[in-house]
Amino acid sequence: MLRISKMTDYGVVLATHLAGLDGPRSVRALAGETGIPQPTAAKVLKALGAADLVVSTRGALGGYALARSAGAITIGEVITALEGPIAVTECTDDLSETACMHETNCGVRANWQKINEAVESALSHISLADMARSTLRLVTITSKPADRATHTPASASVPSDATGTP
Amino acid sequence: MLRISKMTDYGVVLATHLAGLDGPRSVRALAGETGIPQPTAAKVLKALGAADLVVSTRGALGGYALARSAGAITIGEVITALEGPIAVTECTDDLSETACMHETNCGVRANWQKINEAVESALSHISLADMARSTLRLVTITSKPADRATHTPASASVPSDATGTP
DNA sequence: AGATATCGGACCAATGCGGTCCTCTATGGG
DNA sequence: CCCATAGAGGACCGCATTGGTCCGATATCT
Repeated sequence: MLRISKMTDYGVVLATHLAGLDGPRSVRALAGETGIPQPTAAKVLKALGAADLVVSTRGALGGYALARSAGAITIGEVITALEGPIAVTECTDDLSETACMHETNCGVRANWQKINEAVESALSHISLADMARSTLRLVTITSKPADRATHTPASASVPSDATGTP
Repeated sequence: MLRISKMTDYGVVLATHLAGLDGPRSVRALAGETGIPQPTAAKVLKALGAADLVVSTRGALGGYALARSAGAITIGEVITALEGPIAVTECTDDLSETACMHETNCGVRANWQKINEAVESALSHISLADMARSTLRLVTITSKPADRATHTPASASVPSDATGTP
C-alpha cells in the first residue's frame, strides 16, 4: 500500500545485520554478507550515519557499527533516516488559496498528519532487535477491522516465486 | 517517512469530499470543488471505482458516489487502491540464492511483511467519516507488546491529543 | 610512510509518476 | 428518435526521483 524504496529496504537489512555484530565491520564485508552492492551499501550506511543510527570508524580496521543497542533503535528511525520525513504534499503554494480554503481540502490535509502519526507510531514499536528475531511477534495494533480480502499477507514463509519484475 | 504519492493524496481528498454528499456528482464538479485538475481526478476516481470504493453512474446526470457508507470505508482501502499492495521488493530473482539464504536477509524480508501489516492495520482504523471531521480523534494505537529492557523508543505512544488544529 | 577504509561530493541511467488527450459506450432529456 | 452529457478505457509524453557508480580527500592502523 505504501511505497517502500529499495534504499530503505537495504537500510533495514543492513541495520538488522549490524544488530547481530558487536565490533565495527567494513562496508565491503557488510555488502558481501547481505548481497547488497558495495557502493549502494556505502551510500545507505552513510545516510544511516548522518542520522546517528550507526557510527563509523575510519582508517584500517574501521567500519560501521550501531550507535546504540539494537533494542534502542526502531525501524521507524531507520525508515525516517532513509526516506526522509513524510511527504504528504502539504497544501501546495498558491493552489491553497483557491482550493484549500474551499472546503474539505485543508481539513483532509490536516488529517494526513494524523495518518502519518499513526503509521510512525506503528513503526516506532519495532526495534532492530525485534527484526533480528526470525519470527517477529508483531506489534499487533489493536485489531484488524474492516479488511476486504485481496491482502492476505502470508506470515513468515518466503515467497518462493518472485512475482516482481526487476 | 513513507512516501505518499500525490495521486493517493488526491484520492483521499476526493473520497472524503464524496463522503459529504449523497447523490452522484460529476467529475467536473468534483474536480472544481477540490481544486484537482479534471483529467487527473477522473483517473483517480476510476481507480477508486476499480477497487469498488466508489460507484459510477453513466450518462447524463451521472457521476460518482461512495459505494458504501463513509464510516464503512477506511483510508487504508483508499490508499491500497491507489498505491497498490506494498512493494517491498521481495527477494529479487537470482540474488535470493546467493544472499537470501545467506543469513539475516530473508528473515528481515519476512519481517517487512509484519511492518506492512502494522501500517495497514493503523490505516484501517481511520474511516472516511473520521477524515471528514475537522479534528480527527486519532486512532489511538493501543498496541505495545514486544519490548523488553533496553528498549527506549523515543516514540512514546500515539499522541491522542489533537496537536495542531488549524 | 604506506595500506586500508570511510567521507562527501558529483554524476548518470532508467523507472515510474503526474498529467493530458482521444475515442467509445451508455444514459437521460428534448 | 436523436443528441447532449458523462464515464470507461485506452495510449501517450515529460519530468522528477531513485537506484546505482565513481572519484578524490581524509583519517587511522601496521
